[in-house]
Amino acid sequence: MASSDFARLPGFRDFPPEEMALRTHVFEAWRRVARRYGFQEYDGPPLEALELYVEKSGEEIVGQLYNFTDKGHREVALRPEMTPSLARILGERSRALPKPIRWFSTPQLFRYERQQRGRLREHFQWNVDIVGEAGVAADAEVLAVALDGLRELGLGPDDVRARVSDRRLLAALMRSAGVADDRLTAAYAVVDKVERETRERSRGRLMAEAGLDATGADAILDLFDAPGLDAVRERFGDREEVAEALTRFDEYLATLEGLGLGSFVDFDLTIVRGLAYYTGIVFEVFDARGELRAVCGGGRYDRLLELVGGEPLPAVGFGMGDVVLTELLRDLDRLPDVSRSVDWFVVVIGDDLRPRALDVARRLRDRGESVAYSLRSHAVRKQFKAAESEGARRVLVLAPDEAARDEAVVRDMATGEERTVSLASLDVD
RNA sequence: GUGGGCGUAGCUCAGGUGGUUAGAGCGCCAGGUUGUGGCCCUGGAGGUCGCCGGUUCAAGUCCGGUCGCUCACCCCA
Repeated sequence: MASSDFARLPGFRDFPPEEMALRTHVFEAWRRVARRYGFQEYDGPPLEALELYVEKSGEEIVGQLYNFTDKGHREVALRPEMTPSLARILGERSRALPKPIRWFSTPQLFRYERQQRGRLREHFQWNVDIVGEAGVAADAEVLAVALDGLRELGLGPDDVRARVSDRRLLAALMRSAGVADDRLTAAYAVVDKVERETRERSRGRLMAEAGLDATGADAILDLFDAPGLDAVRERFGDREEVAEALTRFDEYLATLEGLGLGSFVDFDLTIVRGLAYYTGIVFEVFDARGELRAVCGGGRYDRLLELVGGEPLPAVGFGMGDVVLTELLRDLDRLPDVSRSVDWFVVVIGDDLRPRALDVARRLRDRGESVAYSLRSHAVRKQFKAAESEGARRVLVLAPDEAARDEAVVRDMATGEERTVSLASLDVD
């Protein structure tokens, strides 16, 4: 069973009807919310030139690219993320678009890496971006879309938490502690792991890799021990660069509060994000119990469009993957019932009535209702069993006596109640 | 990429110390007289025991390799 020559490729999924229904459930929630915020849907090609990702996405992604040489000797890669494609698409037409540009997409993305829970070689990701607006209101709006997307799927602040930070604030703090500009990236890498490593190890790395002295390293690490904006303000607030970042961050949080989503948000300096192109506020959304990988991540990337040769436009956005999200919904029992169902099942008693059954089915379908019936001549008992397994809500029984009077019996399959209706009324009621 | 666990019907699993045509439940298909579903009864299909090789008179059972799944690390679309 497991290893036929036609087995699924590792890390790829099939979507039989039950799985497809869940995927559709999630996609439809994403689309409803994006449109509610005035975003338009777009898409791009799943295969792109390899160089679109090299140097722009960061080591992490490039090392896991699903890439190969095509028959035209081009170096290509299945898209690992949507943002570079978005940047390229906008590079060609952003000048003609009214700003801010609010676009969303639900691409299937790929990576070549050994799979594990919550991480396959393929997934779908809700990408939402605002391009052409540098103010924090755009940052807040984008996070609000993500959180409302989760709310739309039945998740609340007790289920998911948004952890937010700002690379400019972190950079200001690092510089205040003595990190040189060309060591900032190295310092970010240490901060990114501060939760998973011992303080001693982080301290050593800050000194060795970020070039801090012992005092500077401790000053930074102390911030993670006493998390919160107040601690930052108290210790580094007198630095102009830090104060500026704090003011911006206050406004960001106030905006989220105004949108009624403040209860989802925690300030967390350890959120850095792996992608190289982030330049400002960054965030990740996790399940509140902390059992799964990040459900969603995003932030501001003001330089990317320029990097791929477009108009220099500020931008902010996020990606939310379907794999972890669906796992979380399953864990919390928030997935909908996706068993099959049909509005009507037509039961025919006697082959003479089959033509009339076809007519009844056609008329119900013209009204937009779903109708099924046995494709072969079967005993009535058998037809009812078929109606049951189709999940029919009502069965319409075409029987000789009633049909002679242009009537039929309608049985409600949940209650078992039956009533007689005139066939002519099917077109009107 | 590194390490641990696991691979027997579509699903959940049985198959002491190697020994005749490999089993169960559920599901699926057919039937139980074309005027009524859920329960029930009967019958059936479906497995080269993940794959390859080795030991043996004999391997689902033992050994090696390999592939797949899974967990952790790495890392985090």
